Amino acid sequence: MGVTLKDVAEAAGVSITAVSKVLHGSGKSVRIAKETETAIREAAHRLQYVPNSVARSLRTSRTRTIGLVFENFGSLSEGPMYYVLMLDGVAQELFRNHYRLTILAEVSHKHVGGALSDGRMDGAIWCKLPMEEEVLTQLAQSRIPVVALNTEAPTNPLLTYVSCDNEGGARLVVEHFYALGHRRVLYVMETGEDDTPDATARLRGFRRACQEACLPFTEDDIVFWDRDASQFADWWRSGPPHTGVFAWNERVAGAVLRRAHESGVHVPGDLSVVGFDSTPFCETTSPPLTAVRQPILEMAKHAARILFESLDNGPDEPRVFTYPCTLDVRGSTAPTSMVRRTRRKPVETSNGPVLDAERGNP
Amino acid sequence: MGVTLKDVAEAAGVSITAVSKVLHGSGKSVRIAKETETAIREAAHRLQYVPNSVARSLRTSRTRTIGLVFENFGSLSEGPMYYVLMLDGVAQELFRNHYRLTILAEVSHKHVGGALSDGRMDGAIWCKLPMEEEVLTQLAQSRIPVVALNTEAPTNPLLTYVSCDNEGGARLVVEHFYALGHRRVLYVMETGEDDTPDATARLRGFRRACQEACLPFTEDDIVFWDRDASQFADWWRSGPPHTGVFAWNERVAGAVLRRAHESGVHVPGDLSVVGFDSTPFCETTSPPLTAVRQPILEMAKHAARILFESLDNGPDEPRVFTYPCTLDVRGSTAPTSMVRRTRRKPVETSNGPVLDAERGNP
DNA sequence: GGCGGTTGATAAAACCTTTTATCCATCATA
DNA sequence: TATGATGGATAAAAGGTTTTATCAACCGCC
Repeated sequence: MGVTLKDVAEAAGVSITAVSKVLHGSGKSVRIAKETETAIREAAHRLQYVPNSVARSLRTSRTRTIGLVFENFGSLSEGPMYYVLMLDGVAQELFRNHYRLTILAEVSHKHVGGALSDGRMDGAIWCKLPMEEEVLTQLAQSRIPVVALNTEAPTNPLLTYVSCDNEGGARLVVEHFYALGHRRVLYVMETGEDDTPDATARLRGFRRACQEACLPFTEDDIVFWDRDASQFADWWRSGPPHTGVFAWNERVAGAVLRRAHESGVHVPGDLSVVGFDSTPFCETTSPPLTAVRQPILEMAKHAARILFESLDNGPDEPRVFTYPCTLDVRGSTAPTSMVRRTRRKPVETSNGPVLDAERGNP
Repeated sequence: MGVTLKDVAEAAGVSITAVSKVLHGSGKSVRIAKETETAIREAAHRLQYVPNSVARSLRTSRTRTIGLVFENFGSLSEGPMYYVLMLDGVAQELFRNHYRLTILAEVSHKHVGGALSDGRMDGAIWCKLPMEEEVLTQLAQSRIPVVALNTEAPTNPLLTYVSCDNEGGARLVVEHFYALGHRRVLYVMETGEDDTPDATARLRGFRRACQEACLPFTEDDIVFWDRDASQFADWWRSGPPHTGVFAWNERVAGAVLRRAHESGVHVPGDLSVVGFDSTPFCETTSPPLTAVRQPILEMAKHAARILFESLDNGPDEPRVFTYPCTLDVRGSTAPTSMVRRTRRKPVETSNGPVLDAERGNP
């Protein structure tokens, strides 16, 4: 079917070895005269020779391909944005280094090793690797290097992890609120997501930071956002003492924003709102959403670079790289001192949040 | 390095052929006794044999891998949403059929053929293929089947295209506006995007549908949205006759929405807004955005299925599949007759859009 | 004339699998 | 006793590349 080295060799009247040497520079004891070289190049060009990379990979056992494994790929477009960002970052770094990218999904936990060891890729990056001990040990023994690209990492890793500090991110939020004068902040969790590692880390960070700042924080300061947001509405009607809301992710934060808008509550005039995951979406809300940024793109690129490293220099000890989160301050947060000045129109609902910057202040 | 057929064969005391037959069922003239089979399976399991798919591909010249080519992959997370949807749809269909997916980017137009013909994939889907004749002819002669997954298609194709009817989508918008009583609609274009095939098709559809409905539409009914939205602001201040706005894409539509909100103009009470590309984003605006839906996910899956077809039954004649667009009606559009009733608060800007449902009505 | 060094090139093995052709028993049938 | 199936298994080629080992020829030099 395709044109092979042999075809080019025959056309140029030389051996396969000579063609291989000229076209790909391989074999150090092989020397070729200038004229022969041009003849070979001419023939290759004329026949439109394209090297068969499958054959090459078989010989060299290198594919210059990295596998990207998605634990529930399910639907990339409906899942959280950071999947896209992980893919994006990894892809950019890979392509920059002339590596190819292949995507794996739904890799059975029973056959983790097999899926990665069939010779099709030189290394793998596992996005959102679950932390089951059994899977991890299997992966650690894999024939190819594997890097986990997560948002949280186990304390005692068997694999190399690139992750970020959700707990620290949540602390930033508390600090931000505190600096703006807020003393009671509501934490909005999403139903069904509360036992993920990320969610627990964020809540932990929030709780601890509140303690350290001597801010009151009890279980009553947590509200769950479910399908019809009924709990949230209940809270809203109760005339709560909170002047700020921290939503565990940016979608929920956006929903809070809309909800506030519909109820005639002005953000940030009457209520400050912060979300987690600073994505392009945060720029599109009104007001734009203050949110914690996980440097996913950078993390993804780093994961790729770690892989290059182990491919070049052999395997390394498992390490954990933890990136700090930062806070992208936008328009949805404001100092409590400005509240009365920026409040432009009367609150339409009778039970809107009570502005009480002093209560709870030690 | 890895365990091979040979290792298993030795461990089981049989030939390579026997192992291959048992483990992969190949070779019809090969027969194996029950006991031998169990011995082989046992050995394979004990040694944790994983077949080398590179070697298999070399032999069979099938990789069960499809390449997805992105004309400017650049940055998936910053580009338009439909890239993600294309990837998502293709991936879903591929995985469902146990194909693998590999992503190519920045394939040089000089070496289109080479990049696809190196044996690494059985077929390719090209997202947003540019319509340069030269590239197309090269692709058409490619050794592997190629399908173009576009939003617009050339009239006389050399390749098989899956695309959708942007022009028809724009017409839907005009019909929707007309049915709601709107008689003057502003078309908002984005600077620097106006000569893409999609943009021209949408504008063409809009213009023609206006003509057919005897609605006035001149060059004055087009406004460009640039970085600081100054043209749009100018239009706004001019006290225009339009009661509706059609933004060429959903991001611009979202920006219009925010702009209106900031100016105290109520949507849809005072102004109806429609966007192009009904994405999850449209659910997050307030009000939710009425938008034209291109069935990208379906199109992507279809493209994959076409590829399966040609891989199974050999190449087919080039065809063009054009999907109709639909309109997702959400909260940003309302009948003009309801305008005065739903307008709840006074317009704050002095030069807001004049509500003039009758003017221009034949 | 023998030896070492250099240039130019090739043969052949290896990578691992698939698959056809072949072989050897054994058993039944004419 | 040939003949022919049939069951059970293997040898070997092919697929396209990389790479080592080898070879032939030539030159210069002691």
